[in-house]
Formats: sequence, C-alpha cells, structure tokens
Amino acid sequence: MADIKSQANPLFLTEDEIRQGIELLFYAYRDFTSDPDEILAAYGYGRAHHRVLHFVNRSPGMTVTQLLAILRITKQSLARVLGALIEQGLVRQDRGARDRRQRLLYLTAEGEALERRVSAPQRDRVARAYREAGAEAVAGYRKVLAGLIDERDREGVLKAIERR
Amino acid sequence: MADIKSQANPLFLTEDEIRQGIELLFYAYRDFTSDPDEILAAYGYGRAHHRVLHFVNRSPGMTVTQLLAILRITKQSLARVLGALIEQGLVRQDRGARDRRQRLLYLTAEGEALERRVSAPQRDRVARAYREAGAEAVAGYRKVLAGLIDERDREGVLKAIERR
DNA sequence: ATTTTATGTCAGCCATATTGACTTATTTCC
DNA sequence: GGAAATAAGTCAATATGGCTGACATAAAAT
Repeated sequence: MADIKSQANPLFLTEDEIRQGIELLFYAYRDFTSDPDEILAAYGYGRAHHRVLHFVNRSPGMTVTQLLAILRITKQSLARVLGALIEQGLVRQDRGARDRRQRLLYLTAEGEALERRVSAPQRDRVARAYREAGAEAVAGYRKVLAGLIDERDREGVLKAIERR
Repeated sequence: MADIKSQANPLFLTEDEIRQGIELLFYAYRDFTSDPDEILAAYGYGRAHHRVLHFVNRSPGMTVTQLLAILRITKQSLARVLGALIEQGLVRQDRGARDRRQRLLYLTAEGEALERRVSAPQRDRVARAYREAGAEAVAGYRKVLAGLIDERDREGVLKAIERR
C-alpha cells in the first residue's frame, strides 16, 4: 500500500530511521524546554526550579525522597534549588503525619501561580502539537516515549503519570 | 467506540492529558540521555561532547556556524568542547574550498569509533521502543515531536533530519 | 537497643552554559 | 578598491546545576 521505504518497518529498522528518531527527540526537547527557561530567567530561577515546581504541583504532598527519585539528582543538588523555593515562599513543607521524618512538599498559592505562568507556553506548545497531529498520532507518541523509559521503572512511572 | 476518556481527543484536550505528554517527554529524555552520559564519563567527556560527535558524524563537513545553530549554544561554550575533541584527535577541521573562512568539521576514524560506541545503547533503546510500539505508533511519535519543534525552523530541521 | 531511613548541611569540585570585548581572515557589497 | 559584514577564534569573568564525601539529627523499624 504505502511506500515501504517511507514507513517505519518494525522488522527492519534502518540505522537512519533510528538516527532520525534520536534527532527528533533532541530538537523537540530543545525547543520544549526553551519557553520555561526564558520566563524563569526573568525571575532568577532556572530549569531545575521549574522541574521542582512542576512535580510538586503535580503531586502535592510528595516527599523529598520521591522527588529525588524522579529527578535523579543528589539531595545536595536538590537542596540548593528546593531551599531557594522554600525560602522565597513558593514551596511549603509539612511533617508527615504517618512518618514524622518526612517533609511533605506543597506549592504555596504564589508557587502555584508561578508554576502556571511558567508552564503555560509549554502546555500550549504540546496542546498545539497534539491538535495538529491528531488523536492517533498522540497515542503513538505516548507509546514510543513510554518505551524509551528504563524498563525497570517504566511501570511505576506510567502509573504515576496516569494517576488521578 | 473506545472509551472517550482514555483517548486523546484533538478537540478537547484536558490539562491532564497535556501534563502527561509533558511528563512522558521528561522521563523519556532523562533515560534516553543516561546511556551515553555514563559511557562518556569514563572517557572524561560529557553530554556536550556527545552532541558534537553525533551531529558532525551525521553531517560531515558541516561548518561551526551550522553546529552552533543546531546546538543553540554560544561559540564560547562550543569552543571548549570542540577544542578538546580536536586536540585529542576525534574531530578534524578543514578550510572550506568555496569559503576559506569556514572550518568544515569531520570526525576522524577514532572519532567515528567513539561516536558509534557511545551512541550504540541509545540506538538500541530507540530501536527496541520502535519495534515494541509498531510502525503506526512510530509515525505518530514522529508527527508529534515534529510539531513540538519551533515553527520558525521546523521545516529546516525536518529537511536536515530526512536528508540522505 | 541497635540499625535503618528521611532529611539536612558543610565543603569543595566539575561541566556546561552565559555575557562582553576583542582579533583575524575572508567575503560581499557598493 | 575600500567599507562592511561574516566566520571563526580567544580571553576573562560569572552563573547554574550537577557531583562526591563527610557528618548530624530525628524518627521508624527490627
């Protein structure tokens, strides 16, 4: 039916097809992160702050350990970023009720406002790409990206993403 | 036919669907870059070196200006990385024949060998994800990622990626 | 009671990026 | 032919976001 060469054939993947898939991911990620980066720079924050705002907003009450596992950075690295956000009243910490060692993380109203402002163009970008590509393409996008995640924690990540 | 809620409906995108698309990209990119990072660390190189090796390998004879446009970094940032690769015999520079101001970039045999070694697990990861997702999903993946690229240079990027 | 876990903190280091200023060689344009 | 623009390189200073190692405290688990 379709031109064989132009189709991604699952039984015969050329090195070139793979390379294209790699480069597309590079370019998409490059531009996908550029919007928040620009906005945050004006506030004196960076990409690392955005990631914290995003995931705390997404899972209010998450622990520091959970956040570290998601970001895959050391607690010393997180400390500087998280400390700044707490100090400036964008993130709040509560002791865990069940486990009082834990510090549960929440965005303050101000933190939520900044998160929304910073992620707005990023959401718009994804929404536009989704609309233009169509529902079927979006399903494929999700399927392939999920397959790129390390297998050992793929299930957990997908569960976390889809939870609600 | 299918459950409406589980489908990405192009006419009614919920904020949650968008957020999931954002997070999937974050996780996929995080793991996608982890393989080369680990290998390169053993050689005393970093992610920036890998990007140079990748794109010079992909487009032998490209100019410094072209590389800067792709990476979206300053020439001072590139200088350190590119300088190290040249110094250690992984990248070679030739004067442009048409424009002698240009320095055309090529990988040496050694550079090609390292590029292959470093990108191998990354290629394997993408190949596996492609095979498991199937041809239709791959087409969707490509469509959405292309839509995430800045519109002003989307056409140029796609042309560059698909050229061969 | 001991060990493990969750979190925090100090200190030092490295990689990657930035801005700004300036140089050299070459091409392009008038 | 001369001025302006372009391609590339370089020096200096700075910021950001990571890292390792060492150590401390509180609370939970064994």
